[in-house]
Amino acid sequence: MAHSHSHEHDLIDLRAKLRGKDRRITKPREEILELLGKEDHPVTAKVIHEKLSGTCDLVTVYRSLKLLESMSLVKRFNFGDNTSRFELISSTDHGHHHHLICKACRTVVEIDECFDPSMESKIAKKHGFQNVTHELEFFGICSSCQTT
Amino acid sequence: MAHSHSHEHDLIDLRAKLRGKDRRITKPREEILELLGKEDHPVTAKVIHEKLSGTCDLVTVYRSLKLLESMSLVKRFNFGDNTSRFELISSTDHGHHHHLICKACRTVVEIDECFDPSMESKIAKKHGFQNVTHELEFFGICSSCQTT
DNA sequence: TACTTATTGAAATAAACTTGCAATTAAGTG
DNA sequence: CACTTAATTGCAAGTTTATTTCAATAAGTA
Repeated sequence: MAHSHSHEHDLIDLRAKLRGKDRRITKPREEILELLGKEDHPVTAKVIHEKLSGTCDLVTVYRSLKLLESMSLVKRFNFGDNTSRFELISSTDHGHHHHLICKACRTVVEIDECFDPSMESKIAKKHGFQNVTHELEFFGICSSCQTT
Repeated sequence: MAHSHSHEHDLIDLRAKLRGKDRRITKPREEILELLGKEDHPVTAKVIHEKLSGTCDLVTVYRSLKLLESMSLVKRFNFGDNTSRFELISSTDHGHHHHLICKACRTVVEIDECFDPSMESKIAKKHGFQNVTHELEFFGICSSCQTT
């Protein structure tokens, strides 16, 4: 959901969020944000590192992603294979959307639909929880992988 | 959601599913199923191994869980910490239910509610996918961890 | 420019999980 | 029941993902 026009904005966002916080704007952080801006689906730290092809260490990718996540610039997803994937948080959906993943070829489709938000508040109230959010992913077999 | 009365049934199920498949009913498999029958929430392979206290190797726990999962006797969950958790699939909900996890203390609450199933078929149709399922987990701060 | 300290790279470590292989054992057969 | 065969286990070693430590580097500031 992140598209080519938002790069500038993300970097401005980065600068704004880092300012006056004993944090620094560094090349790796900018490059990772820029790269994520060009991706259509969540990518792993490893893939980011490969695409950055040697401009920085994999450790720095992990550290930067953690920082960007804590600053709400990037969102972490979990597709059930015990590997985190990261996506730029777009201004339109504030990072809240879901995915449909092919169990065979791991193709990913972005999904806009979500269920009635009242369900979340109902659950929060029922169990005395605060700040309730949810993670929702769909899994299935895509048209190319269907045998019949 | 798995309770004490279902043990017998699960073992019968195990025997039935293994029969005539070049597979064997072994002590570790039975013990893991029995243990999961007593748990109220998904547990990690490591915890299962600890609770079995030396009756079998951790490797065997991983292998057994994979087998039990493939036989639809056990379901794998993902709470976002890059570690699989396993739960016995109960006959009542066929393993389909969700969890509410405290982001602070990792307490888990089982959730029965789910959204309108038509959403799933709608998504399947829209993107040409088959056998679409979903994974949904809620995260928040439980009453004991709320600061205010 | 020089100073302060956040950040990086490199190597080591940790945690979850998998694989290879010899030893074991479940289950069918005589 | 003993015998045979192949699935399963245990152990050691190997992968993969992610974190930690610490000296070297570089960002922001005076």
